[in-house]
Amino acid sequence: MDTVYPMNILNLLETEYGQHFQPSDSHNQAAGCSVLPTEEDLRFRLPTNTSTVDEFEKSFAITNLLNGYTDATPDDRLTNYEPLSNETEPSSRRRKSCSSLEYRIPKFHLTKQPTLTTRNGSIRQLNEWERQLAAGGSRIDKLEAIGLKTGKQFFLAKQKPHVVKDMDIQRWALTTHRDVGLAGFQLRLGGAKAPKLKTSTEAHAQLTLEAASQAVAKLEWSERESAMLYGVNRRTLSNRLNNRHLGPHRKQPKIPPQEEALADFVLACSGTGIPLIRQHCAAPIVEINNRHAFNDQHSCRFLQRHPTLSIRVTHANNRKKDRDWTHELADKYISKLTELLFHRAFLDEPEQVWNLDESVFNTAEMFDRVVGRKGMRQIYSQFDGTEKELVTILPCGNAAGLQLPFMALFSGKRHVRSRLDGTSGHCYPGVNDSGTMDQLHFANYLNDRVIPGEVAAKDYQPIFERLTESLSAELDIVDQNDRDEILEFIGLKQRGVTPGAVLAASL
DNA sequence: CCAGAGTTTGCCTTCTTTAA
DNA sequence: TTAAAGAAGGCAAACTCTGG
Repeated sequence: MDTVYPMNILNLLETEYGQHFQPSDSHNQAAGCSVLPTEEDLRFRLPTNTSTVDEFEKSFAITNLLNGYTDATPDDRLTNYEPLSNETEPSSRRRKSCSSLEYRIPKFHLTKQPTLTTRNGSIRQLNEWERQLAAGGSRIDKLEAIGLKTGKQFFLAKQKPHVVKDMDIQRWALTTHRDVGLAGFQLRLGGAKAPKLKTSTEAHAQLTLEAASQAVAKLEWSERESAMLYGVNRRTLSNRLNNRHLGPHRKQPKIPPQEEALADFVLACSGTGIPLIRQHCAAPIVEINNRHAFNDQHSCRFLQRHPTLSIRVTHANNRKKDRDWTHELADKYISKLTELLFHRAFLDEPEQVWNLDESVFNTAEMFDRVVGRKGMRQIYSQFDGTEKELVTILPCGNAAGLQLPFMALFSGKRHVRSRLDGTSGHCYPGVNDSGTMDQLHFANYLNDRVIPGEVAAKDYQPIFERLTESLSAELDIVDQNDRDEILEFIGLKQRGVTPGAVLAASL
C-alpha cells in the first residue's frame, strides 16, 4: 500500500452511508452488490501527485483514450469489479508488474475495440497537459504534446460518425505543431509515395498498438500484460517492439537445394516459350518442402524465396508465324520500304507523311498467369490452332495535323450496327474472318476515307494512287489476296521490324 | 544446485483484410 | 476473384524465478 487516498475514504464512507440510510436508487444498487469497491479500485478516479503517477502522467491521456476506460460508470465498476488476485501477494516475481498501475486500466473494460465516448476526466487531463505546455516545455514535451493533441482530435472525432483517415491525423499534427511551435518538426509523409489512407479501424488499431508499446518501453510492463490489457495481440505487440512489423515477419527461410533446381527449371521453361502455371509447380513444391497440400501461401512463399521469379502474364505467340519468318523475307521488306520512303519522295511534304497505327485487341483472352523471369515484359507462350478473336483499330493522320476517321476491323461474318453506337461517325467499320487487317480492307479504307474528302480537295489523290500502285506492284498485295502475306507483316511487327524502326535505322 | 512453474521470444502456419 | 500483406494463433526452446 503506497498511499492513503482521502477521496477513497470519502467514497467508502459514502457507500456505508448509502447502506444504512438508502438515500438514492443508485446507492441502493451499490449497496446491493456483494463486493464493495476497494481502495485500489477507486484510486483511478483521482490521480494524485505521487512519483508513480508523475511518471505515468504523460501517457495518461493515451491510456485513457485508447482503452475505452472512458465508458466506465460507477455502476459498471461495482457490478463488474474483480478482486485483484495479486492484491495481497508479493509481486516480486515480475520484473515490474503493472499491478501498481491497474487503477489506470480497470479490468472490467478490456474489449478489443472499445467504443470511445466522452468522459470529462480524460479531456480534462488533456487540457491540463496543454496548459502546462503553454507555460513552456522541453522538446520532448512538445513532441509528445503533438501526439497527444492529435490523439485528442482523433478521440473527439471518434465520438461522431466520422471516418478518420491518416490524412486527418497528419492535418491535426501539423495544426498542433503550429500551436506548440516545435522547431524542426517534420511530418513524415512516406517519401515520394503518398501514404495509404487508413480507415478509422486501422487508425485505432495503430494508435492502440503504439500505446501498448509505450507501456512496455517506458513503464516496463511485460509484453504479455500490456498486450492483454490493451487488447492487442501479443505477437503483434512483440513484433512492433522488435521493429518486425514492417517487412518480412520472420527470418529468411532456408531454401532446399532441390528448390533451386526447380526454380532453374521454371525459368528454363519460361525461356523456351512453355511457361508453367502455379499448379504445375504445386507438386514439386509440396514434395520438396514436405507439405501435405498446396495452397496460395506455398506458391507465394516459393516466389518470395526466389527473387528471380514472379507471376507474369503470357504473350501468346503463333508457332507457325515464327517458322514462316526468314532473314530473306526481312531483307526484302526493308529494301522495299527504303525505296518507297526515300527514292520516291513520299516524305517531302508534311501533308504527304501519313501515319497509320494499327492496334489489335483480343476479345478472347489467350494469356495466363505463369511463373517467369521477374522484370521481363513479355513471356511468350506457344499455341497451336486457330487464330485469336481480334478487333483491329487503325487510326490515321498526317504530319500536317489532319486526323481521319479510324478504322475498326471486327472478326465475324457481317456488320453489326450497334457497334457504331456512340462513335459519331468517326469510325469506319470492317469485318473479316480473323479480325486481322488484310489487303482488301486496307485498300478500301484508303479509297473510302483517306483519299476522298479533304484529301482529294488538296489534290493528294495522286500520292495515294501512286502509293496504292506501288504497294500493288512491289508487294503484290492487291491482286493476290494472300492472307499469309499479311500475317508475315504482322510477324514482322511482332519482331519489332516496323516502318518506323526501319526509318530510324536508316537515318 | 536442481526441479518445476511461469514467462518471453522466435518460428511457422493459418486466417483476415485490402487493393487491383 | 485473386494476390499480397498484415494479424493472429500454436508450438517449443530459452529464460527467469522460487522453493527445497
